[in-house]
Amino acid sequence: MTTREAIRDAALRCFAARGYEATTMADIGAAVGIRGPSLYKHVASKQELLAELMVRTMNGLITRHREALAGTADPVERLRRAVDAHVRFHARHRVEAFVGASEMRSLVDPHRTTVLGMRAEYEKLFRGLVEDGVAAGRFDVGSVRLASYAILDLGMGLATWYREEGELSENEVVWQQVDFALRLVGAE
Amino acid sequence: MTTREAIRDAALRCFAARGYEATTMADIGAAVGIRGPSLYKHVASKQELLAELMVRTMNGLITRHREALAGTADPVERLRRAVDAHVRFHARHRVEAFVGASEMRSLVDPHRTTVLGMRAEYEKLFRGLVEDGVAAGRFDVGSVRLASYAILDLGMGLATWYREEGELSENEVVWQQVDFALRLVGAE
DNA sequence: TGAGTCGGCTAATACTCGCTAGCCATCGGA
DNA sequence: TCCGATGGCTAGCGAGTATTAGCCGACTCA
Repeated sequence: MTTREAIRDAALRCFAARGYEATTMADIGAAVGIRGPSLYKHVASKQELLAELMVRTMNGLITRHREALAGTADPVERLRRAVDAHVRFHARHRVEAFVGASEMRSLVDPHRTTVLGMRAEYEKLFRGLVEDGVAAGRFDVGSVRLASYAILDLGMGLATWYREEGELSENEVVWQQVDFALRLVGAE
Repeated sequence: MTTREAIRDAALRCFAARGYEATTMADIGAAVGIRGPSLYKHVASKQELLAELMVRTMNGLITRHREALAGTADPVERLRRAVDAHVRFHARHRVEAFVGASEMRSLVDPHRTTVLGMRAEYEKLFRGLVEDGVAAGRFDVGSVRLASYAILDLGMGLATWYREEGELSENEVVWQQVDFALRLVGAE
């Protein structure tokens, strides 16, 4: 692991634990064993660290989504796979997801606009999946928008309460949430 | 409205918009038309403001929950009413809910322990409702814990995306989410 | 009228933080 | 062996922060 990667990881943990504003460059430095000012040999600024973390997280999420859907046409199966990827990503990257959700406020332009755009795009992808299912007569929902928000919220909630060491395995949580999502849209 | 109430409201709006750490006492003062130091004639500290906001929010949530359940024995109807109260509270107090969810990190003891306890209590109430429904054979869920987290997350998500001026009325959103929750636990 | 309280103000205290400057040890390659 | 790059370090700048001290006008009430 390069020093730069170690710094990114340390920043992620600090931002998650204390928040972006409350985290000092000295904190991040201490987490990788160097002094605060030495960080500037590797990164341009604290803000750049946050931006990189958030863009990476959204990229990862969207990439997993695309991979999960590749080559599947059935609306129910597509939603199943999308929710699986969504929930699994939030289970495996809960710290990233937590920072992504809670530190939007601290992200300033131009990266702010970029990340907001990526989030909007991701939401639209889910809305499309629900719409397709409704159009095919496989789902039954009152509001497509509310249903897709609900599904997204299900997964994002993991960032708060999921723990790897918990009593439920990753697969148990993922499959259970996939089931919730399919029930929610009244699949079949 | 007393000055103290105006200050609490202003602090709430500032914390929601900029976050606790990024909000200065001067910001809060400006929002009520006085200077930062003058706030200390009405409140003890910035931390006390945050604590009061968070405790009030949790108190409100738990109170609405109790009121909603009073005098109802049927498990399905109890969950329906609890989710209605939960979602309605998050719709009507989305700013409070947003701060409550995102500023836990900035809350320090002793208030931190108090609020965490209240949250745990609230979660337990929902877990109990789901358990009762399962015990009565009215619900069908793989994991009581996951189902109650899912229901709670549904409502908390509103804090992020709900807007009073949106195309959907409060009742439409609430009823839709109640329906989602009941589907989720496989009611009937 | 005069004492006391209320609630504003400015000035100042005692930090803290992001970031820059500039120094120096180490080390790979010519 | 020397040279330049790399990546640490300390010192310090400039800006900003919560909070306190202490002043003063306005209002209440005896």
